[in-house]
Amino acid sequence: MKQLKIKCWIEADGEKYYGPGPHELLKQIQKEGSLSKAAEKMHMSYKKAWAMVQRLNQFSEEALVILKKGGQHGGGAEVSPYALEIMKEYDTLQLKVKQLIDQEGKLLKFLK
Amino acid sequence: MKQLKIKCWIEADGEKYYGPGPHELLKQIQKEGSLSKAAEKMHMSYKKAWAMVQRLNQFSEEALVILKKGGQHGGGAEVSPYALEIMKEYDTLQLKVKQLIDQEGKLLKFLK
DNA sequence: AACCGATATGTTTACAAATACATAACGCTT
DNA sequence: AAGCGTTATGTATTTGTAAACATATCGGTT
Repeated sequence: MKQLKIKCWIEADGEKYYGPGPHELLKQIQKEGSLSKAAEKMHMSYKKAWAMVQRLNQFSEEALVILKKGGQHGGGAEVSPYALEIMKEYDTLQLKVKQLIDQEGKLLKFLK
Repeated sequence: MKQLKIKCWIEADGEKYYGPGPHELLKQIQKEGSLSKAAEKMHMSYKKAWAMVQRLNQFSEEALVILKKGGQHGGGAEVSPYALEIMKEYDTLQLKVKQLIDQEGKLLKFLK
């Protein structure tokens, strides 16, 4: 079974910072309200998830993730309204990419 | 400076075997007529290039690279006519992919 | 038969990335 | 002030990948 695959991401200063991984992380943060729980759900170490959030915030015009420590529930994480816009843009981009591979995949003889 | 990037490849049985790397390797083999020279040009170890060729041949209907050892010039490598077809298909696919990112990149607000 | 330049293959070493472990810091609640 | 759950950060360990090194193999030429 052969398959055509495509992946797209955003680079800032030659360094990739927004792609499938960070996109999924943002969705988990939105769902869990916690960076540590989001990392666990993705089977990713907390350190890696934390570093990912730093890059996301650093290279964006506005912060994508707001982290809070201490407080009632010990702290937490949430995605900013700006992040929601970006996530939506990335989703629609992925949709168009998927349409392309579905269309072009049929034309490739070496997929057989 | 932010940039939208995209990459496409072919997987066989969930394992990626044809992508930018192998594609470039085939072009170098075609130019050099030698696997070791092609690997050197790509700053890649001979072992890695050799393993890449094995995967390419294994997952393809017909062999993509013909390796010959011994003989007048010690041996050599060449791409098959079938490989030329695949390389051409991949080139046109990349072109269409590039057109997509050029088109969609303008619509993304978070590229600014 | 000896030589040559390329492929073929195994072993070792080096490096990078991810994880695991440990601990501190924070702020609300009680 | 003590406890809690989370973020924040440093260090050590593991893991996986790539390169480096060594050697064997092949087949034509001389």
